[in-house]
Amino acid sequence: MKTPEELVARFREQGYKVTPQRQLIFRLLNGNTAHPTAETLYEVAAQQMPGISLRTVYQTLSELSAMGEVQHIDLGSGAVRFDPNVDDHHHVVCSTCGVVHDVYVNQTPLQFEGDVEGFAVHSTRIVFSGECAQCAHLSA
Amino acid sequence: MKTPEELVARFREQGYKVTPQRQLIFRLLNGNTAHPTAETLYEVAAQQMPGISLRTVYQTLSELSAMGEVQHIDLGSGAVRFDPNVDDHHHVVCSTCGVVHDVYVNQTPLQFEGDVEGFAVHSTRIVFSGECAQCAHLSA
DNA sequence: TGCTAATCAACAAGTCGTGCTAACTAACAG
DNA sequence: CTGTTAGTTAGCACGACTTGTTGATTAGCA
Repeated sequence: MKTPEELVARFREQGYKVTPQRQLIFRLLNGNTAHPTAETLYEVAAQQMPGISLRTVYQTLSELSAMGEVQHIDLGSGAVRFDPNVDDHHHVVCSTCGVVHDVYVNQTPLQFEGDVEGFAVHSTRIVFSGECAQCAHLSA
Repeated sequence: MKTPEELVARFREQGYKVTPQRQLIFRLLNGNTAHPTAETLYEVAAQQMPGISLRTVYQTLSELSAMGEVQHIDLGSGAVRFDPNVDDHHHVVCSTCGVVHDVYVNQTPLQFEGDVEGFAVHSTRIVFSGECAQCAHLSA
């Protein structure tokens, strides 16, 4: 993801106003590897800016997503998560605690076979599920 | 997926009753490559058995899923889809028409790198998105 | 035959996300 | 500095998807 300063510039370019709410969200996302949902991001934001609305968080995340500045990841576990890492990467998910980490897979593009002719692949999403080291340790 | 007859046997083993509704769903799923949602399966079922309830379809699908007889696939496109193919396979999805096909990837297990130590991978899900041949043809 | 699970209808609730309105605030251009 | 206009907020609602509940009826299976 771009730095908060770069995002400010991009927003201005697009004719969007640079509000304190948006700047706060830029800062909270910058370097964030927690893959937060809109809700969890809202909770953190509200601590620093009481009165900010969940609606605004949703909206700013949608804008960032539409601009390609954050990735929109849906792990089928309820809420959509946001990832400021927009590299071509994938995810590992602990099925016990739900933690998500970014990983890189170098074999892509992958070859597949099946009853699919002439399909043009635009993107590939890989999700590894299992148990993280912490959870394995706790259950042992 | 097992044949309807095998599923009948498995249900009886588990102490579940073999009702006409369940048998209908077994038949509708057998060899089904359409990756239906509960809703679409319900619509087809209702044609053959007016009066069957959506609730029952949901419940039977949950039972089959819990028994490992169908796969539960969430492509983040609204409703969950069900796949009677429980092989170790993956999916291609047309972003235009939404059609889903099963594919096999032979490079699994995949290697990944990232800031993840000691993670035990139990399963890998790969989703290829793009445009199917029909949609490519129509838009050309 | 009888116990009990299954089904059904009808209604509700929960989660996630968005739409709408109306009023207030504030960013940015001039 | 001022005015325009976008943004924010609260509050309410809805929509999609899925599950819970209740109470009555049906029917599978021992």
